[in-house]
Amino acid sequence: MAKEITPRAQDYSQWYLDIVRKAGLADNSAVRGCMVIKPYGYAIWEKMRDTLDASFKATGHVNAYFPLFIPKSFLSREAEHVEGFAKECAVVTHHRLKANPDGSGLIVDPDAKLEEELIVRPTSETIIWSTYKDWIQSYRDLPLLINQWANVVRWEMRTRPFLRTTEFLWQEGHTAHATREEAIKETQLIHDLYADFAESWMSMPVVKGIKTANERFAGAEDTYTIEALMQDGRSLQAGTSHFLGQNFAKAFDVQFLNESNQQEYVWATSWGVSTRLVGGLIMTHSDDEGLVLPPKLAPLQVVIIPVPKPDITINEVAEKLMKDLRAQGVSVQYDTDEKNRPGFKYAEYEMKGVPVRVAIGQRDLEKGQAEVARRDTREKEFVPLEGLARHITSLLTDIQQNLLLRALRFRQENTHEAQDFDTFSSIIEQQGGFVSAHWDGTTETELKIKELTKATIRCIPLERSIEEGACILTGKKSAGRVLFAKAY
RNA sequence: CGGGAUGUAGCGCAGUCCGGUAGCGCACCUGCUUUGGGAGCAGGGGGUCCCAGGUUCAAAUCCUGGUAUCCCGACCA
Repeated sequence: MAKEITPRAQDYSQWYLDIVRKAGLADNSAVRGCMVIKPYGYAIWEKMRDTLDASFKATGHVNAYFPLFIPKSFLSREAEHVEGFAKECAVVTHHRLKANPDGSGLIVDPDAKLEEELIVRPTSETIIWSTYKDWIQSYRDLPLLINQWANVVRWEMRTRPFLRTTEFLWQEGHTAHATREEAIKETQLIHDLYADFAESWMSMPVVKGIKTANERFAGAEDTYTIEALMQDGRSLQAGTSHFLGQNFAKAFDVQFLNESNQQEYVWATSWGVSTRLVGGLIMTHSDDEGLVLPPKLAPLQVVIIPVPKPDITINEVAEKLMKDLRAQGVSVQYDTDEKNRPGFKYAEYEMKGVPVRVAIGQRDLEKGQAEVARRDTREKEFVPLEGLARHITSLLTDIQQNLLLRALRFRQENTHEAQDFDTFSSIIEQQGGFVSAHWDGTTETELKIKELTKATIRCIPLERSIEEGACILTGKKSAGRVLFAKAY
């Protein structure tokens, strides 16, 4: 059962919050639903950001930056889009404060009311497309492949650090293309890129699929998603890539002259991943000792701890090990702080998820060895000093793989097929996890199932076998199974 | 926005029912002793008890009104 993964899982929510706090990732801010990302938490995000950024650039994208404020009228240009976001927007109505006449602090100056309200961007499609209108004239201006790293604000009713915060950091790519096919190809390219990042860097296996009409991005024709299964059996939408068709081009009148001198609307995509990935990372791998980080994203990969405290000979061995590891591009730190004892440090670095810990004491040196502990399995072994750095670099690779395999195994064990509704709802309720089941393809049925079980269709997997069947709710014809789960 | 709970030291909490010197654990500072898995002892510093008003000789405690946060639900690409 998914929920028994950790002893504290009866209160999974508390377990997660504890890790976020104790590992030094984030604090709650005084401002509702926002958070303060602490340096260590930010370091993880920076590693993700740098990696993704390099991938975007390698595929021809460039970075730009667009305004934080969106005039209210922009938002209403695309009908579905406005409906999707209107309920969660922060709105700027005034541009000035003044002293309260009664002497008690500041009040909003009524004379400074804005002619048109400004919306703090919940996403930037509208402001970007109003800009693209001026940038695109001819087919020679296409494709336009732009990404921006930014913060956005969505005034959700319920927040959770990293997973859903009022303000969050993300990247949003917005591209314009001359043809439908090219735009779809772009959407898929990014979808693949996200999936690869999740698996190769985060060791977080994902299911690639397409959203149903009901779950689709507001204003998109198709939303491609990567869905990851968390340890408590809930699904996390980890990244989406949208094929926007010509919806935004039409709403913002973005046309170009094609090679035969005819006006055409451009084809668009948008795609994004956010600091939510940090939350996914925590919930995929962590255990009751704290954070567990895949080596590729760990701000610190190896820590060396002198036991019980530094001395000349231990320092010498540690310095050499650091030099060897750094030569291999491994980040390593030697903790010579004498205020804390080794046991304290062990617990501390485990809480922070440092993948490998090396302990060196006189007893070890006499035997020409060091104690090497891996965070993922918490196993310890003695390794000869000769070749220690090589051992550690291969151990890091091993941990990276092991985490992915472990998460994959977990997902396999928590993915079930259901043939009928009773089985379906009992799995959803009692075990959680993914449930693969037949669905008749209608939004009505999807909503009904959600109402009855709280499970939603996470995606229509791209890789699914063609298998005719009967919808678990209505018994109507189904072309294939879709993936259900409770979601974050 | 509905239901429930909570705001007391940096963090976690007791004290509130039954009004009477502001407490505990962790963290922090000083000293000594320790040191192979979160050290021990002794001493010390730190508080608008969420805010405003009311009752009272006296309010963390009682009353009224605000406000913030958390949990459950609703909401959420």
